[in-house]
Amino acid sequence: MARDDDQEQDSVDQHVARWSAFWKNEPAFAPEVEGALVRMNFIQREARRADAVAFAESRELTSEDYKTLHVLMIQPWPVEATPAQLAEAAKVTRAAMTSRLDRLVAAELVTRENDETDRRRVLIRPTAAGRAMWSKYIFEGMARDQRLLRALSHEELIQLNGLLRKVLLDLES
Amino acid sequence: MARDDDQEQDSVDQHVARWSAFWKNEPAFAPEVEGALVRMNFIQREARRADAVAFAESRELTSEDYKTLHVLMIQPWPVEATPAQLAEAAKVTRAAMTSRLDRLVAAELVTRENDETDRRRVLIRPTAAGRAMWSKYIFEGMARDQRLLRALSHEELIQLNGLLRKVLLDLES
DNA sequence: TGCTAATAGTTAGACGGTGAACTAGTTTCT
DNA sequence: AGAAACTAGTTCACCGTCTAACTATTAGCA
Repeated sequence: MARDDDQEQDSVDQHVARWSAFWKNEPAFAPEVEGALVRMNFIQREARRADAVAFAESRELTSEDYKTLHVLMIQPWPVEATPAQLAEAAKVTRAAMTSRLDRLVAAELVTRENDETDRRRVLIRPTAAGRAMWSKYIFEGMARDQRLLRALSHEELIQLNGLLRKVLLDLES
Repeated sequence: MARDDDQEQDSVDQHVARWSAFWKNEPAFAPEVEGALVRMNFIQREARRADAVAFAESRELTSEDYKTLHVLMIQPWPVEATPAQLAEAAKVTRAAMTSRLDRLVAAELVTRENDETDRRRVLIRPTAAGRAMWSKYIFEGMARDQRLLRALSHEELIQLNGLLRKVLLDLES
């Protein structure tokens, strides 16, 4: 149940301890808040690093290109989308998406067609090669993610999601 | 105690639900793992966004420059450090730290002096203006961080740190 | 209907980051 | 003492992203 059950200290505990000493009688400093954010930052950074390593080894794709392909593939059926939708899903600007798509089109992993019903729009669709590339990496990515959080039991994961969900519900309102 | 106490759904729940449907009989997919990572990503992104907004409004400093100043100020006493130490603390390359320090030196927030005992080294020290700038923003930053996690009680924060600490202890070993 | 405003996508220029090459100074070892 | 190996910091070329400006197309409305 993740109480304070005599856990060892991690690197962030030391960081926070030094910091707490620094602001010893400063009520504005909340060690648990800083600790949680620094730890989440650590985990995210580790996730990005592991992804980058995996794609650097493969040499077929960058992790950005994969991410783009991924948000395209997990769109609601049929699998087609506009650059704007992909930009929003991947949380980058449209300008950035334009250059990502340039690369994917050049690699023949997606196609870029004009939408004849609204000639401002462009429709992006994966090619057969694009689909194959995506499914080649999707499971490896899941495995990496699970390895990252392997220290937690199923129950603990549910508990963690419960806490994080509370934060998101607040931030999204 | 953050059980599944009839919480509302956040945006990630919908995302994960669509995804779970997609891989309905695919044992490799772990919804709780994906959910937790996507949520942490969301929170981190929101933190960066809020920081960027705050510093963009002030116009005195970028959030990168502030971060550099910060890692310098929280060094063990006396407050001086080499570029390499700062790069490590800020988790950027030394090359990146060189250009960050160029800006801070130009703004007269830190000084860059040769270490006469080892003439390869450079020592960075904050100026009075640098110290003032740091303390001007440090409390605002803490307030932003606390606002980000305000949905959690003190107990829940401790619980969250307990879970994240488990993950870090695993990753750091 | 035709002018205005809004929208989709791209392009241009700047910024901050990276890895690799480079300069300068220090340590190690015979 | 001198050569080789190592270390600290910087410079350089390249990348991906961002903002802002621009083109083309569509929608809204007097």
